[in-house]
Amino acid sequence: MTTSNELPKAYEPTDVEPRWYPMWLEKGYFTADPASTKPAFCIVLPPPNVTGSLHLGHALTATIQDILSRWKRMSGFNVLWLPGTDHAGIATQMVVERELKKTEGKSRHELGREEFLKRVWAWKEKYGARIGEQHKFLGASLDWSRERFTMDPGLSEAVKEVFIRLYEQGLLYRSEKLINWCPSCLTALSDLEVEHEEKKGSLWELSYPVKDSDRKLVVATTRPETMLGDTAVAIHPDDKRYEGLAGKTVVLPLLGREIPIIADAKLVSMEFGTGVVKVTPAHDPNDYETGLRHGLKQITIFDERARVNLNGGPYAGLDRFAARKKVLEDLAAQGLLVAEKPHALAVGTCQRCSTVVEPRLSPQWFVKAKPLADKAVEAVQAGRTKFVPETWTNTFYAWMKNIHDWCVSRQLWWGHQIPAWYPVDTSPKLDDGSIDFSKATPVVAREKPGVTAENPSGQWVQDPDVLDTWFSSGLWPFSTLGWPNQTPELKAFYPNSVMETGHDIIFFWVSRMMMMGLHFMGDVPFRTVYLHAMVRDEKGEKMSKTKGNVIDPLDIIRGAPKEALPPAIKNKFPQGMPPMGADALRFTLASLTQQGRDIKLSVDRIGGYRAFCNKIWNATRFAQMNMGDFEDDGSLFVKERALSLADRWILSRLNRAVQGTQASLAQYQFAEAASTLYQFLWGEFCDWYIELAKGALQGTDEGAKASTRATLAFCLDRVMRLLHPFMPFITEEIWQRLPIKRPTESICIAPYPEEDRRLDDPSAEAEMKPIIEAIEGIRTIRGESNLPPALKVEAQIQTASPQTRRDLERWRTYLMPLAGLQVLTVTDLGPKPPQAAADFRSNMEIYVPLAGIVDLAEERERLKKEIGRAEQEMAQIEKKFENPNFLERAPAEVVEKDKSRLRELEARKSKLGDNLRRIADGEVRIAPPADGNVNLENELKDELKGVKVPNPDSQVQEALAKLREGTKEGLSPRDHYDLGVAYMNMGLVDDAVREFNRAKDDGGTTPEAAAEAVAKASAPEARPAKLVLPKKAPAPKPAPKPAAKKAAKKPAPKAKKVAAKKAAPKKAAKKVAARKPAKKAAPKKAAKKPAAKKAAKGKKR
RNA sequence: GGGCGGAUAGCUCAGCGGUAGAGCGUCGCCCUUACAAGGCGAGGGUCACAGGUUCGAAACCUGUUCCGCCCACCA
Repeated sequence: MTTSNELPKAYEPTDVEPRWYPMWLEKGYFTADPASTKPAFCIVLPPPNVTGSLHLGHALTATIQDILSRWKRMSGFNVLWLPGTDHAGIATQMVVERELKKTEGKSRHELGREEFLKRVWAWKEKYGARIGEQHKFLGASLDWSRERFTMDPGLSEAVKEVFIRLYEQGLLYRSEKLINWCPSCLTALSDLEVEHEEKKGSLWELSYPVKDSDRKLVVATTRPETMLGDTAVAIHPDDKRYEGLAGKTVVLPLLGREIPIIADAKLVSMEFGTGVVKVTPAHDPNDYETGLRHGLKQITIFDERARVNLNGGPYAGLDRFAARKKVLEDLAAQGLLVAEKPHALAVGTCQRCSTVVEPRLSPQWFVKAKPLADKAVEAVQAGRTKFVPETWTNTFYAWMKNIHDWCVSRQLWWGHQIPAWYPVDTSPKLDDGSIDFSKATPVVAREKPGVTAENPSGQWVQDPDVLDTWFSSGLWPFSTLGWPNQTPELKAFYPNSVMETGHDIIFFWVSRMMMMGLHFMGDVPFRTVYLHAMVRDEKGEKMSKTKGNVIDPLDIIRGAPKEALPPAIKNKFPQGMPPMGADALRFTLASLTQQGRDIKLSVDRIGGYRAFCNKIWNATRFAQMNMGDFEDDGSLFVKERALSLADRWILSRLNRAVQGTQASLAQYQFAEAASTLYQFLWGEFCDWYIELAKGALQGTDEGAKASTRATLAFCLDRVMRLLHPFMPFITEEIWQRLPIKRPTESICIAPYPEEDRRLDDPSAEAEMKPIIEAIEGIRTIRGESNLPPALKVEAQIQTASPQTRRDLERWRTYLMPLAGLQVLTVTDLGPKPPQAAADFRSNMEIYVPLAGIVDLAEERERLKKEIGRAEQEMAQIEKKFENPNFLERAPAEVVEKDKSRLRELEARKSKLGDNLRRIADGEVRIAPPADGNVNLENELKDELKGVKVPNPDSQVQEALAKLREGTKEGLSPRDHYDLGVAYMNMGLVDDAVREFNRAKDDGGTTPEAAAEAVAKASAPEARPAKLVLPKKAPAPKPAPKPAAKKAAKKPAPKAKKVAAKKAAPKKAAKKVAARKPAKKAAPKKAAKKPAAKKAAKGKKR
């Protein structure tokens, strides 16, 4: 597994990712052991439709569940993540039917049930494997040895058992009721399978003559054609307009039937329409109920395809919409169409085929949902199952508390056929001699019954209907574990630990699992339901085939040519989709999973995390290139290894990252965990630690080298493990290559990092702070002045804090390379360098002399801007202080915090102002000695106590090195002077100046002599010539096209550039730049005065 | 009709009582031997609107406007 050869420079997911899954499988890491003594953790994969293909929503499901599974597995759990597929009754049947029509031009009826089912099975065999493949590409750590399919023999057994037990318990029954019927799919649908679409329609007013009277009742209806099935008209009992009409009859137009006028307060609202409602019990749910209340006849006027039947008299044979047109025409001709008003209404459509659903009276099987739902609600209320995010709890309650009986029979062929049998001998027959299922009485049984008294021939016909596909899905948490058999798996893994799925199927699936699980297992099916958001495209639109924005996860993982991409995103990728890798896709999905918010997936974002992979890869490359003969002896803690500050710091930060990741995962905060890891790896490990480590790795101190190598290896080991659940492939690849002692042969089963107190190091973090701040301060100055990175400059840091001075001195080896310094001077507060750019952070004053390097005008502008900012913030705080209530009522620490912040700002502002003046005037000001302030003397004496005197010249470097490492070797005051001279001779100006100052402070020389020496050392002539570089001229402004710009940049040799800088006129540009901030500054100053405050208010920054 | 989310930088989103944040994109300087899929720096915000609570509101409350989703048998 381990390959010692060097890593390629760029990370190629397609080279790395395919290597690992087969190995993981072969080793059986994902195979759960029901006999294990470890604590169990179980998730069952929401089974995708067997003939489907995974989309990004599935990828999100797989990612989250894999993160949980891998995390738990590494944390010592016996993990079962169980894969499977759903037969998806109606969806699959339709797919195969469509295919059959296309390829053979046949309908399923022409083929016959048996032959058709063979085709579906063949289809399933052919395409079912694709889902497995996609999951493997995603890295999903599923236990394939336990893969299930809802129509496996075992699961079918469970379905049958459940059906029969429910029937026996009176919780399942057969009845003729008004159900949702799809006239195109020719099957019943449950309420949930009907989608409501707001459509523009009309409200027609039809006139019905009252029998034996001149009066006419005007009814309002959105479906005039159903008048053919009217069996009453209804008015409100309190409606004065129609007083006395109840009990009379009207003559139904067109058909001439006489129907009663009834009074019904429930059906009729006086305010709506005309206050008169036509009642069609066989074709409208409200009318159906009304009909039951009043004992009305139910006249069915449509056949199964929603064509008018013989009850429709002259309209028989017409489609429902044609019938509507004709009915309206005929009514209009008779003057009975009173009005047509526009009216918006919600039309129920078939979830599968979008055909308008027709309410239809038909015998179906129903599950009595209420008793089951009540138990489920109780369980959630008792906290036995928790919803995450919590907000879904109420959604769940709302639906469960108002649940209707569940129509579970479907007039389909693909699915679990209902275990009910009709006696051939005694069942009523249709004209063609077949059994009339609508009138016959079935026997529910596990197997076909034999000869009975009622059916002496022993011939039985099974109910041709199949069960709703969600019926079997509802059993998934236990049917997959072997129920009704009492298997070890069932014992070990029920209840499941977590159910993780999209919130769109909370009713379809989650609630059914809750009901079935509680009823048949006596316990909730899972302890936690984590409901993730929906994945949408970049515009926030639902992914759908018709919109052409469905992306195959494999196309992102492996890349895809332009032609293969969906139309909606094709044009974004003229070169096709580059391979992003599963790790990048997974990390993106995890990063965007914010609880309760839909995910708008942008491909750019994936690219960003692909870059992150590359970053990790190259950090590893760096480590590998610098490991030398490092061998992990596990001594990071065992021996007293002398860790450097950077080592201690990064280990402390690592521990924070471990804590953060663990905490976030425990709360299902995947985005937060991902962000913690990203920030640590890139923002701390790569940006700071690796940079800081370079010194030690390239130096000659073998001890420092060893500790740095050990720290590098340690961090990479831990952070790869930490990251593994999110990015399984790259972490395995890197982990295998690290020169560490691996506790396991794969990272999949390596222990997940846990908080380690020994790594916490607050003092290291505190010590690093000024170093980082100083580097950032100098970088800011450099950036603002556009100094090229290669140009080394000098910097002076002044601080009143002896501690900070010590730290900065001690770690100047960190500071100098990272800040691009040639010279660094650290002193107490004192004379400020003239003509220097400045930055003030915490307790530090950072100066970078820029005279002769750049034009200082820009620096002046920057200072003004900074002053403006400080003033603005000060104004805000001052305003608070003007409010007496604030001082009285706000907590003391808040007030104190603001006060100290204000002091800070004031100091900052005055320092900025001072420096601005120095630059503006070219004035060299010697700051007066800080009265009674700390001086270096005792500090130095302390530090240099008993120091042995080295002689200048050759020994200076060595002595210096020791000094910097804090070695307690002494120098006498006079030696400092000598050292200073030596430094000067060597051209180390800052060191010379410092030594002269120390000599003076310690009485090693007279102040006059020291001052002279300092002046000499600081003189421009003493500076190394290469420091002096003319400021680069601003680039010619009419910007060329980016490509041209870049090309033009490259060949320009340095000398030429410099010459150009000199020649270019820059004054004009500068002036323009100078004006802008000046304008800004003016109102800010005014803002300090109370009167002007209001005007300035509102704008915060 | 009922319910649930959302509205914060150009984009995607964190923050959920005490100095407005990140990533991407933009701009500037750089191919500095881990990484140009990169480094360093900068700019960018009446936190949808209006009230209220509070010493203090992006955050809490009320209302409004948009956007999204779910549920619903008002003809």
